[in-house]
Amino acid sequence: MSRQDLVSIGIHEFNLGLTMESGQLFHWSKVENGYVGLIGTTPIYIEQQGSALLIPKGTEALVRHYFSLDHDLPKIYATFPKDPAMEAALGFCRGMRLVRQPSWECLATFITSSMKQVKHIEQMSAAIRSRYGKPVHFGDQILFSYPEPARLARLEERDLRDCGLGYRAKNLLLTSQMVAAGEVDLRTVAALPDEMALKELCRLAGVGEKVANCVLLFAYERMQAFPIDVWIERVLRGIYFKGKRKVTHGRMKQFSHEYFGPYGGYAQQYLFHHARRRSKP
DNA sequence: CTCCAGGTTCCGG
DNA sequence: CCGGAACATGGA
Repeated sequence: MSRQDLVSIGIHEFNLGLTMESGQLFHWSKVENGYVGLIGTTPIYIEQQGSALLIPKGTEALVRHYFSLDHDLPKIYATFPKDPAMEAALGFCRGMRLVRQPSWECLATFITSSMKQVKHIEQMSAAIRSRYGKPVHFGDQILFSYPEPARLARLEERDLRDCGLGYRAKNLLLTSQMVAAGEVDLRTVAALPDEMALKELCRLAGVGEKVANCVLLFAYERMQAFPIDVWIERVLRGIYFKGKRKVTHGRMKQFSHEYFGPYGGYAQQYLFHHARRRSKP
């Protein structure tokens, strides 16, 4: 890949760095002035230059779709509640977009995410890809696609534990087998309404409400999905339920759904990233 | 060494 | 519906 093979496309209201570091994606590597990684099986170098993006020729449509450059952010921001915490998160995260990830790699990666720091999730993803994914040559380096369900389905639990998954190994193995066997069809999920899609995903091993919501949000364009993890729970308890005792999970769920509106997923992602970035500079 | 991380599952009130 | 405990691993 040489500079001549790159083209520049115009963008509006997009911050690549924020989006890459936001905890949605776990396989991109930072290089020079940009990032290298795969969109599905297509190798990509991407670099932001102000209001333009430098990307490989021929990947324009793919990149626009993956990074949801069609999302109308001003319209989305207009639906955010007007409170100090939300304003602060918006001020910090403006331009961050929810990505449209391939459903399987999003699902599989978030199964491995439970009780793990982002850094660890990246390490597990890299191990799984390099051992069981398909090599894709890109310039002088080799990238690895995320292995298909059928590939992981015929591994031993031991193999995945060797990738650092711990108890998550059994969950990923079982889920791979269920998906490979067609017991849950990830394409069919796309056609289901939110509640049914959530229930369908929760049939998979190691997939509870939080992981399912992440998949709905980061792979199925369900922008109302509101994953509640330890960070968001902290924000809700510390700001929106400040001083209240007995704040149950059910109550937080109900509040989030009502308070953050039709683009609650965007609000959630902004609150998440802001909280995480300000506790650890 | 201790603490905690983008949770899920199972079990007893 | 709710709270607790077990479950592995590695970085801070």
